[in-house]
Parts: sequence; structure tokens; C-alpha cells
Amino acid sequence: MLTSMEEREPERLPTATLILDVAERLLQIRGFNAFSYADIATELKMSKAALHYHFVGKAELGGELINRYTIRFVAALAALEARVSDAPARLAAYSDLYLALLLEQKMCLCGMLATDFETLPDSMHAGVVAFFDKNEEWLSRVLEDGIEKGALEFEETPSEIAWMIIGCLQGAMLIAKPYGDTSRFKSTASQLFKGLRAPAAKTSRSRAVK
Amino acid sequence: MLTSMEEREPERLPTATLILDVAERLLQIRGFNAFSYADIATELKMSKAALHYHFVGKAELGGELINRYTIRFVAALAALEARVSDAPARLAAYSDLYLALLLEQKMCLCGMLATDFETLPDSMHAGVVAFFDKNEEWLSRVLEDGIEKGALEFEETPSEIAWMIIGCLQGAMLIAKPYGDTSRFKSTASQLFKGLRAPAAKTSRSRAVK
DNA sequence: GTCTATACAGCGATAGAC
DNA sequence: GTCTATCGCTGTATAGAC
Repeated sequence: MLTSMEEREPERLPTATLILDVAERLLQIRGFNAFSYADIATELKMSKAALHYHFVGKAELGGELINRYTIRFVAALAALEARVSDAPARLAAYSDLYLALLLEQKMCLCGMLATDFETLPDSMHAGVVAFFDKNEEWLSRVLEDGIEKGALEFEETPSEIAWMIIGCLQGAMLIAKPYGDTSRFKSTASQLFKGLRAPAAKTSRSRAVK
Repeated sequence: MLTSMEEREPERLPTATLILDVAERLLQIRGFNAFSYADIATELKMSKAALHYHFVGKAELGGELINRYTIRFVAALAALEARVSDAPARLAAYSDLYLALLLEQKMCLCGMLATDFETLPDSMHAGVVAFFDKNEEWLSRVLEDGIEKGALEFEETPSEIAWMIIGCLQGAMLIAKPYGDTSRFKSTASQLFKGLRAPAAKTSRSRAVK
């Protein structure tokens, strides 16, 4: 059951879905300006013209990629929230969503688009911002809940913490790329959340001093 | 006086310097795949062929941009270290280097190249990694010094904290771009360093609970 | 829906004159 | 050192047949 605020992923022709799948992967690995209709066509063994039948231009394709990615990401957050009830564990699961991308050598789709932001078609700008806003909203709710239940403790507003989490995880992914490993990402993610746990909750997960 | 480990920025023809200046700005704003010899030539009112006289190809130009940027960045860190003696203040000044970029709508040059990493000429890869390594080394030294002097306190290794700082600041810049403001960056940077200050030093800068 | 063929702009790069 | 001219290729996008 969907609430009025959530959006449903539109039904698509099978071919359109295949195109989005390939384009999404190329975008997350190479960036918006470093993949082409030819790349997608080659991989799917289709002509470039067939792609244009499904997606008029690259700006439209990009817009649809953002929409689908955002809908799926929001759905993953809702599923995560239903599965995990403890706020610190929810934050850890949130960072695991990013870690999963990293294991496939990918960046977050909207993180990649953020670096390409100046060169994107205007029509794609709002979608990128909306993605980050939805992340901030979800994290703020989780953080607030964690405060109320006494599992989390911090001085700043939930929104400020949320932006810190989003930025730090995106940046940790960015740094991971040239090194081709996940160790820096994992270390950063765990440090990030350690400082948010309430003293009582801290003991269960804290590490020994080296 | 330079130590044996530091490199000196090579003397260049005035034109070569102008080319690097323009290319650097375009790269930091648009990314490596979203600026061209034509862009630089137009801006400098020169022909593309003249650019090729100074820099054989785009890979060489990119390599020189990384080298110059790294040398200047390392020099800025050394100057900062000479000017500021307190470890927490050094960290704040470090993040101000990034903030200064953001005020010009720029990303860190190597942060931008990290997102473009998969599509870069192989010859540019090592330079990007070297830039981040130098950042890690400098930060680790500052962090270690802060521990020894009792100004900083943390459980992880200096290296782990250093990577966290680098990643979080790069990511905070990335998030700032689509929003076109510096507020999220500033908030993240201040939170980042707050958790590292030793209790005794904390009182001087801590903020009231909202 | 998919194809071939093609238009047209932009790319990095080179030749050769000045 | 800088130019004009041009090459070969790739980019996005379209026309029109099937």
C-alpha cells in the first residue's frame, strides 16, 4: 500500500527497462558525459535509432534514470525501515546501501550527477536535488526517532547530521574509487556513526583503542 | 628552502601558464570529459593548434594540471602549518582551503578527477592517488601532533581519521554543488572537527544545544 | 519497434605556411 | 609560437523503409 506521497515506478516496455539498466550502470561508473547512445546500443546489440524510439534524447533518458533510481532508493529505505527498528542499525543499513554500490565499482547515481551538475541539461537539475532532499528527510526522521528512544545522542539538529551523513558517505565513495578498495569507505562509515550513539548504547559496538 | 621530498613547480612559458589556468578552472567546474581544447582556445583567443604546441595532448595537459595542483596544494599546507600552530586550528584552516574553492563554484581538482577516474587516460591515474596520499600524510602528522600536545583526542589511528576528513570534505563539496550554497559544507566541516577535540579544548568552541 | 543511412556538430590531433 | 585548414572519429539526433 502506497501513501499519497510515494510514487510508483511506471510499467515499462521490456526493451525500455533494458536500456535504463545499461544506461544506469554506465552512468554510475563513467558519469553522464562519458557514456553514449552508441555504448548502450552496442551492449544491447541494437541500433542507436531504436534507443531514440524509447527515449527521445539523452536529457529525457537522464531524467528517467533519476526518477527510477529515486523511486527505488526511497522504496529500499522504506523496506529497510520496516525490517530494522533500531536507529543505529538503520544508519548502518543505510550506509550498507552505498557499500553495495561500491562493491560493483559504482558511485551513487545522483552523487555522480552532482559532480556533473554544471554540464547537465537544465531539465535534470531538480531531480538530483530532490533525491538528496529525500535522503535528508528519511535520515532526519530516523535520527529524531533515535533521539526520542534514547539510542542516539547529538547536539546539532537532525537535518544538520543528515547532511553530514549524506556528504560523508558520498565523499567516502568518491575516495574509494581511485584506490579500488572499500576499506576507507567502511572505516569512515563506522567512525561517522560511532559519534552519534548515546553513551548507554555505545558499549555494545565500540572498538578498543589501538 | 625545499627539502628533498618536496617538488618545485617548473618555470613555464607565460602562454603555457595561461593555458593551465583556464584548463584548471574548466576542469574543476565541469570535469575532465566536459571541457575541450576548443573551450580553452576560445577563451584565450588562440587556435587549438597553438595549445597542442604547448601540451601535446589532453592526457599530458591533464597530467600537468595534476602536478601543478598537487605542488601548490602541498605548498599551501606547508604555509598553513607555519602560520598556524594549534592542531584544531590547522584542521579548520585545512577545510577552509576547500571552502575557498566552493566559493568559486569549484570542486577540488583531484576530487573531480576521482569521479572521472574510470574514463581518465591511464597516465593520469597515479597522480590522483598521489594527491590524496599527500593529503593523508599531512593530516596524519597534524593529528598525531594534536594528540601529543593534548589538543586532540580520538580512538582510531591518525590515518583512519585523515581518510575520514578527506572523504567527508570532498563529499560535502559534492553535495554543495546542486544546492549552490556553502551552508551544508560549513556545517559538516564544523561537526567533523568537533568530535576530535580533547575535552579540555572543547569548551572554547562548542556550540549550545538547539 | 527496429533497421540502415545520414545529417551535422564537436572532439582530439596533425600538416604545413608564416 | 601561432596560424588556417583539414583529417578521422565520435557525439546526438533524424528520415524513411520494413
